[in-house]
Amino acid sequence: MSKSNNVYKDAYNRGLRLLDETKSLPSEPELGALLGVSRTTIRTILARMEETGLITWNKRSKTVLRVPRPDDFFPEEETDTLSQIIERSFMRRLLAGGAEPGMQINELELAREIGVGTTSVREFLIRFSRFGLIEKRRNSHWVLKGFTRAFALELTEIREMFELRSAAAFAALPEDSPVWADLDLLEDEHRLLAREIATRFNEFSELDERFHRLIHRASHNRFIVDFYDVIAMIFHYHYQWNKAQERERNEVAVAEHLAYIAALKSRDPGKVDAACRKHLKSARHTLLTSIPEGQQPQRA
Amino acid sequence: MSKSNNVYKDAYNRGLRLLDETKSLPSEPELGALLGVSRTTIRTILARMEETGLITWNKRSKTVLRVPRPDDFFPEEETDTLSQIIERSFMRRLLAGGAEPGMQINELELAREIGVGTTSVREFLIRFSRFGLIEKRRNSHWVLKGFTRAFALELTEIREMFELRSAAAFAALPEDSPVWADLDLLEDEHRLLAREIATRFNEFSELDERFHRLIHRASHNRFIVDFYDVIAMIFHYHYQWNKAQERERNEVAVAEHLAYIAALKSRDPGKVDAACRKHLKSARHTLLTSIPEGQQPQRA
DNA sequence: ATAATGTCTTTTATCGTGAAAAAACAGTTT
DNA sequence: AAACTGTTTTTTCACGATAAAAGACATTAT
Repeated sequence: MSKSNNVYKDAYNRGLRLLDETKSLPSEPELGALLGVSRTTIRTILARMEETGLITWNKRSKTVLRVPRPDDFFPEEETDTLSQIIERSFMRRLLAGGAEPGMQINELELAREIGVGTTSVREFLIRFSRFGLIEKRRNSHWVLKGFTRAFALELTEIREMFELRSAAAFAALPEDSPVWADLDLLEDEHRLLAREIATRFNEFSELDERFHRLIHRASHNRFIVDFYDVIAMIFHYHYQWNKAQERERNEVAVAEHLAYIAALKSRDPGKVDAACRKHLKSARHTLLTSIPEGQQPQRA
Repeated sequence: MSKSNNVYKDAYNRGLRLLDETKSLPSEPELGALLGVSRTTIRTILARMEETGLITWNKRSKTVLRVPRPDDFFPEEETDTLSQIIERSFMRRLLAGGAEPGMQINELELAREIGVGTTSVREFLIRFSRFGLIEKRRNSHWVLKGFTRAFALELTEIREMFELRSAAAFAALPEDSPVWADLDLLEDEHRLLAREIATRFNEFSELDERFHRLIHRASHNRFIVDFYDVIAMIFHYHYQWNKAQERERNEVAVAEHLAYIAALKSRDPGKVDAACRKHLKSARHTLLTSIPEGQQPQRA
């Protein structure tokens, strides 16, 4: 099987959406830049679009013949990266319960179960290890440290340290920095979401991530920025499995964000610190209450 | 070639040193625990020891016949892990100059140059990426961010944040914690080294690492503990290439450590903070002055 | 002359394979 | 029966091979 063509399929799907808007497509390099793939992939896409009668293609002219139908798209699941597939599979096992701290992780078994090669699983585990949930025994298996209360506490400790520092750096940014415009846009989105929170509460987590990443970026420190990946990963998966009081939680968080944004705009260090602390405190509380108690890490 | 037997060779060499001390070797499981390898490897080792006339081996009896000679040992370079080999090779290129920020890293070329498979190089790069010196372009090459002044500043910023916190946590540890005994031992080693600094100054970096790791461990936070890997890596390689005023630097650092240790033992938060800050300041200064100026990161 | 397209080359992503090493199981010895 | 040794099975580590995707070079169109 060697390598799936998910890059092509995903780009193709995204390319279909362009057909709604124009009567003719731009040049190959331009399309490549637009979809974030190489010309090689673009040409494969164009070839198929021609084949399925979506466009005519002759050198520079790429005329749209018809609007894409739902069945023109490749199925969603065929557009996923292998590492996304492995990650999802792995996280499901991890969060589905029965994953006790101290448990061994078997590369071969994982690979067989997911139906992929061991190399991909190995690479995934190496990449994943920086999240601090697993650990490698030299020349031997991986050990699951587990999504425990201790993990959550250690994670939030760093998060709070980093975010307080980033928020302070943010507030100290000069007036003419482009981040203030970004912040204004995010503020608008927050207000909109707040108004329609009853129906759109599940859109919060995406907004949450963008907001916090913007703040962390103000630190101008790659270690701080990168650390947000850990937080994002945890939030992403954990809240997929813990929907309790999601609406209420998010409603509170949106309000806290708005207060936080106001504090940042005031550029008053004291206010920023207070608003940031308040939000982080409730975020920690939310995370901690959602962790099943009693899971205690095993002795090594 | 598939897989080198470096685990066996390294364990064999370490096993040879046991022959100096005893007239007969312990049981297979015991040897395995001692050398940190499986029984399978132990049996391979014993088989060779018998073959080369070092011991007689019959079931439980493993009698030492003679003391090992220098040529009984496997050559040092055959005992290295593949990832150690790749790491060394990669760091040499990175520090040897000509490695401009923004430069592309080619897996295939690296693999060919080092004479290993691409898989091993890929895995190394993934593992190495957490140090923040390289970055992956999705579906494409890696980009070297480079060992720049910015890197050093970002690194030290986090280091200072983490170490101040760890030092405070350390000082707050109860009297009966075993760390105080560890600290006493380290203090003795520091005093010894201080006395013979003129000749043994190059032994400092190993002691330095042990000292700081002990402190970081007091944080009880895996992210803080793990971050010391980044620092250790940088120090390890960077100082191999920058020996300027090594003796003076280390002499100063030993003195600062002793003051730092005294502060910890006083358990006075103010003193700890001051001593820690002083040492971190000079550590940062040392690192910064050793970075060649003018290396500016490229635009993305 | 610039920027596109057409073609060819190189690199990355992934798998299957096989040896090294670990782990599990079975049989012995004290 | 506890702990060892002998044997077999499983897993990890590393490679070469191959399709997907990127990138480089040559050619053509505006």
